[in-house]
Amino acid sequence: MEMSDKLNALGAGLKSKPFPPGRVKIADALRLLLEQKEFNAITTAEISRQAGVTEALIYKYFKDKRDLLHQVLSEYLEQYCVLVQGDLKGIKGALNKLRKLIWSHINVYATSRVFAKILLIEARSHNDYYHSDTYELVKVYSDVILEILEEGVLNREIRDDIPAQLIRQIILGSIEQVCLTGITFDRAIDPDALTEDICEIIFNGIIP
Amino acid sequence: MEMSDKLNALGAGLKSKPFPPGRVKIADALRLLLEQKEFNAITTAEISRQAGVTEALIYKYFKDKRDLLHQVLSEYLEQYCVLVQGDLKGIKGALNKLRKLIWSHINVYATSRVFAKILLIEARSHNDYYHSDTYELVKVYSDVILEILEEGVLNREIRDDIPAQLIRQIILGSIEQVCLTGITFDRAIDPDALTEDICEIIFNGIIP
DNA sequence: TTCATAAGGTAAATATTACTAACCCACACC
DNA sequence: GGTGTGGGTTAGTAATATTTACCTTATGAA
Repeated sequence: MEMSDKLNALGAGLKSKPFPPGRVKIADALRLLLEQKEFNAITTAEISRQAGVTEALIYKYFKDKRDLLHQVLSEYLEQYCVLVQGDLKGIKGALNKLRKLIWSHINVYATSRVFAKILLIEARSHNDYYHSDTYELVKVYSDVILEILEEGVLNREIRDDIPAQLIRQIILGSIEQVCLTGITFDRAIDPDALTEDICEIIFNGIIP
Repeated sequence: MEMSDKLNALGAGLKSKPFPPGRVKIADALRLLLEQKEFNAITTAEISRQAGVTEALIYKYFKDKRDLLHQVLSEYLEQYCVLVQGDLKGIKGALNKLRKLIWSHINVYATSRVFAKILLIEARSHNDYYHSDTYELVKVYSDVILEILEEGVLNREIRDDIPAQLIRQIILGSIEQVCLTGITFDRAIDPDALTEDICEIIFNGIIP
């Protein structure tokens, strides 16, 4: 399957170089601070204080304050990609894969809210995100969904008269909207219930 | 219909006070600048220069730089609410209303991209948006959708075993995701085609 | 042994930027 | 005829992201 290959390729680059302690401390500090406030309200001074290093060190390891954000997001994404790779293993049928993927997606947002906040709120508000390497990771994940959908069309599990890209957007849009409210209002997110309902609606809409 | 009432109430507050020229110039300036770059990259100096007033005047009329953003958003929202009010007039049936509303929603994003940018990207990235008066407007609009859905449940047009709030989120999520990519990549947005496909999928999912 | 070079980290300065305090002017209205 | 008051400006100020130059240790090649 091409899909697993792609995610595998991602996972491969994971264990390359051990980051220097300062870099780790800075990334940790940002993650911690993001639990309390939004990115723009976090100052470099605060980050360095929390990390126990000097402000200038941030700029040794990161081009920007935003580059720091992107790299932290990147780490989350890589973890999530290997996770999905495992989750999808051994599942037969496009709709079954889709259901599992939707569950995993909602579940990771429910579990790791900082990840969700960065991806859903902070990243998109600056154009350079869409030119970053990090965004390429998202595209790979996004392609995986597309491939599942195309597999479904071939298997006659999914109708072929609506562009797969649009179906993907509707799926992603639904997931993200549902989670976004949970995230911003600090409400619980129930992956099982949400997956159930989302699939119930969308699957009825996309079966032939 | 309660729905029209609510939107009417909004429209009523529209023609209250004529804004002083400086205030208008500042709001215009921000709208113009938002076509070119994102909010955080726009400086108060830039806004005042573009408006032909001094920087301090911004703070006579607006609490914050973000308050300026919220008020500009507010103006867009009010306009959109009266527009929807007209669009929905005389349409019978929940699904028909829903289709029209989806079209109007997509269409306004397609037409006025600055509005879309603010609402979809800039506003959500700061928590105080959710405590602002502007957000109350969004909630009113959001309630209108809910009422249409509930009407549909009563008419047996829409299934009753999935929470209306969730259906609303899926509808809004789909619309926003679809438009968001169009906005961020400056691609064309085709309201007719998108409405057609979105309704085709979601309606199949929500009919009994 | 020695010397270069690089990696990890710091101290101190700087240019921008959002925001404020104090002031000016004109016109309406008792 | 003063007296606000609405619309506007001048001239700051404190924070903040980012830069420049520097220090220290350790590795490794000659």
